[in-house]
Amino acid sequence: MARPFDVRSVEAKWQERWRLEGTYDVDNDDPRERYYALCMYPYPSGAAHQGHVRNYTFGDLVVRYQTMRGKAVLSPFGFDSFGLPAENAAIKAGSHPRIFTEARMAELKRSVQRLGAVYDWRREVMSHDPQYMKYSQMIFLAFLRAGLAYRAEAPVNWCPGCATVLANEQVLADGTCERSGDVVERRNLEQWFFKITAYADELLTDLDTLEWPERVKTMQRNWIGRSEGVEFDLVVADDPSLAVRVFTTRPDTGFGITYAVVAPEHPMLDELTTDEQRSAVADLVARATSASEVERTASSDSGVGLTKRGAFTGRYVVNPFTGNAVPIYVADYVLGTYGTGAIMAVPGEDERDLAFARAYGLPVIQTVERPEGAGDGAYVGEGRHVNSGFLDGMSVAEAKPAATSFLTERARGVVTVNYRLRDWLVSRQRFWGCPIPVVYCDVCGVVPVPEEQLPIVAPDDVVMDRNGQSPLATHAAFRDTTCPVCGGPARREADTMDTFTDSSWYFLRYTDPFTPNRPFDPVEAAKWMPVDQYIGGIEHAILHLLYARFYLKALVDIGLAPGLVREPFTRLFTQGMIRLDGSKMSKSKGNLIAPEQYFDRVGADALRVFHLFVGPPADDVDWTSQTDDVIEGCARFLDRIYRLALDPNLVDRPRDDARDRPIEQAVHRTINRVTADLDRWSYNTAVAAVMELLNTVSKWAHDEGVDRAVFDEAIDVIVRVIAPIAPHVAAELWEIRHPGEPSVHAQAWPVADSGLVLEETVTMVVQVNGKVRARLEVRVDLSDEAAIAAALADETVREYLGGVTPTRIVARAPRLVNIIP
RNA sequence: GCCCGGAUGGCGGAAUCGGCAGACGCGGAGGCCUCAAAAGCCUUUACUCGAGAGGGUGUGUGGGUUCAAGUCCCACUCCGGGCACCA
Repeated sequence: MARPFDVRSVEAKWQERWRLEGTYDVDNDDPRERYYALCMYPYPSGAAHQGHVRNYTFGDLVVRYQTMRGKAVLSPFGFDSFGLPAENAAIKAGSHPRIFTEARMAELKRSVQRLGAVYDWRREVMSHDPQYMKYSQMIFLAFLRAGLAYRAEAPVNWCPGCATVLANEQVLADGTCERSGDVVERRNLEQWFFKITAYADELLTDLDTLEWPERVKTMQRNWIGRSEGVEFDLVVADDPSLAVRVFTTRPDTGFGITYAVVAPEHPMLDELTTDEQRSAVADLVARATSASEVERTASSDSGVGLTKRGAFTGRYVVNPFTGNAVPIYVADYVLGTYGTGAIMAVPGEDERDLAFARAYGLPVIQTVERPEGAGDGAYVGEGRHVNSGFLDGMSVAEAKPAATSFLTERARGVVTVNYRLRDWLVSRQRFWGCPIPVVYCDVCGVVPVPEEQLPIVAPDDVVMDRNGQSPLATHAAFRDTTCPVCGGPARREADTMDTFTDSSWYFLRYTDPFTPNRPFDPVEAAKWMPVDQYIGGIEHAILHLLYARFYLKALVDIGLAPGLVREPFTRLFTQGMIRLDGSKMSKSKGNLIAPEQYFDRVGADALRVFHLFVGPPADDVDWTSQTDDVIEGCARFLDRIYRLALDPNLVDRPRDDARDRPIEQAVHRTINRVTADLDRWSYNTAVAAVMELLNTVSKWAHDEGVDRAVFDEAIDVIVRVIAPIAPHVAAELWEIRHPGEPSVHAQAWPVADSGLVLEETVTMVVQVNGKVRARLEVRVDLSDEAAIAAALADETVREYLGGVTPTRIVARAPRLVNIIP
């Protein structure tokens, strides 16, 4: 395509100017109303792909738009620069992850600058920066002091093929290693945890205060998984001094208990097992723990439908409701880590119990009456209780409290809330992450590294691979140290922190990146927090967003952020993914549509317009063979603006209300449409509205000639409203048309003249029996009566009525009249 | 299995409160300009019957509510995503 201006040089010129002038630098004492706009900080994977472009186009639009609305907008950028891909790449190439990471950061930075996205680069942060590490480690130590960080034994993922421990993210859904394809095993190791479960309830209830996509909130609610129920004792039949404590959310079904189950990890299992059953139980436990884990979760009919395995322990407990003795089983479908690690089994009203009962020939008792056609599966719905003694006839809602009080009085029952959420395992047996700042002393035990010794930075000459333990543990000079307390020999913690810890507080550092000796100044942070608009991918719906919420609450509570809000992100927007011909993006396919070539061919502005215009921002984008045509259409749109704005062939003429007022009205109505659309994240319709206005103004200018004042106003409005959308073209046109004036990006967002927005006449639709038969131009203040009169007077309408007197007329003046014959 | 989304022309999509379905763009067709092409500009473009005027049909399927349904209600089909033994 022949363009009316040199896109590459114009874009380069403005990018250079924004960068050199620090146009979007913002100070903490800026008197304007504040706005914090943030895109999730990226893992540096190299040059930007279209997903990045989409993300930063939305973010940049928000930044520029809110700036024009008169706000001081904080727009920072940084990198989530620790992580596995760089480490793996370095292992493969025999290099250092820092080299990879920093090269890729430079590439990505270049891409976002070529996109024309603007940031306050002075505030840039990187997780692998020793300064940033220092603060990450200070936060860890603060958590440790507050009891929010603790050590416990936990199963980790061990890949026999790679001879190393894997992060959870490296284990595929089928239980194999993403690199070698080997089946991952479970090994128990001492690990560090953050006590996120202490905040389970607040994390759940505060979701209600957030303007987030309902989908994301639902995912978090499910992940936290709050269940209210009762914990009570099932007393062992032949030994009343022993009892198995169980948790249930359905105490009302207690008359239907036909057996009990303990998890393979249950501490009382040994005690509960009789000698005759010992070997059967041992077999089951062996299968349920290590290797069988994969077998269990990888089976095609996963979930509730999984094959359940169990063994009889040889002993019985007493059902407190009936006094009957029921057998105790050990089974793999009961988890040691949830509730009490033991359950009462009610196969009549629980699917999993029913599947197990059927497999092992255990009795099934129904305790809730089923509606017609409920089938012979477990019934979990509402109904009257039956076979349930004193609960008979009650609904589920009535029976629950009744059964609960019974258990409270007779079986040491306690009302309990359980969460599915587990504490956050933060240890990683990896090199390219932030070292956990503690040492182990034979005399003093676990000793935190004194803050003045931070940051603990890993040495560069570490062998990163295939030794089966944390790379840092093999580096003697790093490992061997002295105890800060007693001065005796000690060894450093060799594990690094999960990289999600880095991304859990970076948005706080952005608010105050210059402060030394502490992660941030709470007073400065409070000036910007919370983030007004957070933008990122749906893939972070749970982990990152949950961890960051936890971090802020914890930081406030332990005194690092006194007085700060407890929720970091007020509004969240999750953009759709880019799909290539219907399939998910892969790296090689992604290269085919690399943004760089679009910057070269059509320019950043055209690509930005495309991403905004192609569909609702939250929807996925299908990148197809037609996409390049659409992108060229977007370039054409910008070219048409450019040509019209500077058209030397327009014919000037004096003002003529009949011809010019409709143009002014269109201009001002468009201001309102675009503003409303930008405010509600309807970017595709905002662009469409500007296209429509351009079509209107262009036709008017070419067909009717122009009144210069009307024309100039129309063009200036178009240029200003596209400033956040296509910032280079807008800046260029503004400069040409207003030499010497401040840039379009420093101009105020246009405000519509209400007198020009109001419509004087509208098209009224006249329906006969619900079908449109006539359209009449009428005044907006037309009364219903006048509308009916006008409708009935219309020639076409009379023909359709054929002289019949209408039985009913519905009038909604001035838009519609419907006549029913 | 459970929980969320979604389904509108050849394609991406619009219709903000139950009131003109298909804005805007891509693609297609025809034309202007040109020696010719590219670029640009103009017209047209849901389907269908009809020479035309004009008529009929139409928002995944089947019902319903309403003067009026893409929009609300019930049942279902298909597609996408999330969670998956959490008692």
